Amino acid sequence: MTASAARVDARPSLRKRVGNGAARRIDADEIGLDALVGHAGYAVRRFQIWIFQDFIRTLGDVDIRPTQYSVLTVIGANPGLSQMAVAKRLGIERARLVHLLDSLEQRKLVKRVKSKTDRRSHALHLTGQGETALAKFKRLAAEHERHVEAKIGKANRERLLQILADFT
Amino acid sequence: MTASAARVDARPSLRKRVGNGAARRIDADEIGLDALVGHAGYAVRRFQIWIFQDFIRTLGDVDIRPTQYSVLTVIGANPGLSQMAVAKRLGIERARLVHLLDSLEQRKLVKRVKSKTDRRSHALHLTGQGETALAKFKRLAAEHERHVEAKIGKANRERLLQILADFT
DNA sequence: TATTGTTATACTCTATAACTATA
DNA sequence: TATAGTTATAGAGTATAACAATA
Repeated sequence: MTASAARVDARPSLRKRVGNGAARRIDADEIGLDALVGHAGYAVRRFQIWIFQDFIRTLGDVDIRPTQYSVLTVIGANPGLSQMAVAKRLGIERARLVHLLDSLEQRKLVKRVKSKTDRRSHALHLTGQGETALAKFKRLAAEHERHVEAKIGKANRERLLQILADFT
Repeated sequence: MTASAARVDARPSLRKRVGNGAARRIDADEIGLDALVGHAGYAVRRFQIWIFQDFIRTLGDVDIRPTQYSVLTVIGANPGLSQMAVAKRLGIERARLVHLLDSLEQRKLVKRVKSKTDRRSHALHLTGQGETALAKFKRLAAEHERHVEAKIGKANRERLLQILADFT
């Protein structure tokens, strides 16, 4: 099934051959997606990119990206967690979490404390500065969330959260 | 991310201090996500990762990844498109599309044809082999889509596609 | 001057493997 | 032996900038 919807609006245009060599301007969304329209993954990926871009923009002044925010939030809510615990909970590779924490520790938002019960592991805590900063990040993240709501609608956003509740 | 997250029962456990130094085993999902549960972006990202992993696994035998599939599908449905047109339609950087097409052209799935109307640009077409291969890829992608349906439910998948219809 | 395809660089993220110090 | 943290590498993917050929 070819989904070649010929809509008309002011989108980026391209040259298209018509008949024997003539060219006319066509809209980018005249290009049919064909089978892609039936794939949830395609729409989900495009949506995820939009969300992350808005998040990064909204928290641009404080220079916090989605993954950093998720790490800070989980440590803030569960002080003393090990790196393995955070990595597993958020689905981050433990090797990658090392670098994320290096950066957050340099910024004095997080501290690694030697665990007394297992000397291989670190207990992760927010610094005082980290607590204050996270409160601000959360306010900005809530602002971002309102952008999402404005984009897809309040009811749709809530339905989406319900549908995807298992993926947390 | 955890490619083998579909494991049953064997949830990763961690040590947690209780009272004055004692430790008990806790499940990773005892760790609270706090503010993250209210963020659509978090669930969408986790879901998107799950979908891509299933897609990559399901099309593993033919070695086709989601982006390659989207490029092939759009070229197949719109023969003669320029690289710029494909890049803009799918939200891929044109510099990145160059490498994607290099790979697909080496595999004899796609061919670049010099455009006669604009000698700067290439008209993209599937090869005969590419047409045959894409038909197979689409069958496998449909199988993947049934996995998605099994994961979140038929009605939820359809609702999701409706909610995200603008992000295509 | 602007655009198409290309090359190049840098940074993020994912996926591994191996090393160390502990357990 | 196994695990926690670390280091290293390779490959996707994203974001830019610059260049040659062409419009």
